[in-house]
Amino acid sequence: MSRQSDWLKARYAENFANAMPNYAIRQILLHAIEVFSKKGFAAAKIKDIAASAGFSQGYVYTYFKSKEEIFTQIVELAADGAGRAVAFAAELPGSPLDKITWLTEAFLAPDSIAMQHWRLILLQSAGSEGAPESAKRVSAEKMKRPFEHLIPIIVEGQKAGEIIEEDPMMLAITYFSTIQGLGIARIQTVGDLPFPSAEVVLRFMKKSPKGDGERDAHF
Amino acid sequence: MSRQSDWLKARYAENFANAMPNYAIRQILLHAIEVFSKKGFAAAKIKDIAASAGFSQGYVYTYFKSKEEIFTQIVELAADGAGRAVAFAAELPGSPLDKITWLTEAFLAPDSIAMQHWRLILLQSAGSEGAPESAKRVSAEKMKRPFEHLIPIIVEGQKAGEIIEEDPMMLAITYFSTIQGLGIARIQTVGDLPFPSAEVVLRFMKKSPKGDGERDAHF
DNA sequence: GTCTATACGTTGATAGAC
DNA sequence: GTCTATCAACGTATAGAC
Repeated sequence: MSRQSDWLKARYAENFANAMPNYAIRQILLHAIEVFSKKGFAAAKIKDIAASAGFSQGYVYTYFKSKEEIFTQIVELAADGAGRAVAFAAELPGSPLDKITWLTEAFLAPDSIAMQHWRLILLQSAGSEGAPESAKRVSAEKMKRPFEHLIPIIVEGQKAGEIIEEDPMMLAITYFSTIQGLGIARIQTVGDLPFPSAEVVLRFMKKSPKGDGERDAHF
Repeated sequence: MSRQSDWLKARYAENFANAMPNYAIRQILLHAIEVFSKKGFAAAKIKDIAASAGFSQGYVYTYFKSKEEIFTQIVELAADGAGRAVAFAAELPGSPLDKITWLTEAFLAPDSIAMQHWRLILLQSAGSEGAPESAKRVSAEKMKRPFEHLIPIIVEGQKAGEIIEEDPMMLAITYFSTIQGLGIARIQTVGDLPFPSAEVVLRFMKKSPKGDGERDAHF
């Protein structure tokens, strides 16, 4: 259903395994990502993470000094992952809009790891959770990457006449905000509410929407 | 700068004062909205709320049985507020797109109470915070209102040829997701990053973007 | 390598003083 | 009407057993 999502997952797992040679550490971090991204820093208990990873509560502290340390590491991993996804999109063949479309589909996939990452990064860089300072710093720093990679694509797209000629930074902010909003809606969505395609999501920055099936636009 | 925002604030304050005759209760709830919407349920401490409202920690329990009760009440207030904002927009004069534009500007105002509400409602309906069940129920129930009011506007807009002919529910979900994403970005934004205008935000559902200054669309 | 037991701090909630 | 003192529950982090 989503080759983008699969690619990201494979890439992510690969990078993850390389960076984290120890099995227990991998397990813990992996499940911590899930728990933290769902509950936020304060609500997530070490016991939850440990249980989810299949360990006892105390065992976690064999490898990690504190809850804060786990969270900060995860945020860093997440920020790197999100940055890499955008960087990869930038180097794909095709038009600028094709690249952004790929990226969008990767983000919007139902089980998207990229999305989980994004949620994590933003959950605390916000301070909108009682997140630790260290995590905020790491995130604020690494958050620049996705923008640095996306903005050139946008500029390219503007030159090619595919994207409207507004401030690229503003467009990038709008893009990531939308992605994030949809990601959050995804979690909330219990059932099977209709979700927008990448095509609809990207209309806000697309220059001339002719050819997408509009009828009697000026009857 | 934003008459929409002012209107909402006035309306909200009015309704709030009517519903909450007691000064201390008003103070506590008012500050609880701020603290909860910034930190989330688990990270927000009763002490924070009390201090912010100018009371001692214990005093809060003169009026409220529990932290959960405060949160649930706030979520209810927030959901009502958001619902009313959309309902009001629905009854404005002007084209459907005018109405949605008004609503969008109200949401996106820098100090928007509507936005604060929205964040609150969604923060927990998600379960994406360790929010209490009671709050989730209330929110899931009241969340329907904004959609019920927005969807007819969208349908109207489609009939008028202003809005693309996609599933109105999907468009509504996309709309609110975008609004929410931008609202979150707002908090994070320390400085003065460029933010999209309502016009840009609504392009994704607007039918024919001719007349918004596009040059050489088909050279 | 993994678990159990426990110490210590924090916080939600109560009771009683002023 | 508001605060201080305090209890009980919980969660983080540690120490030591298997």
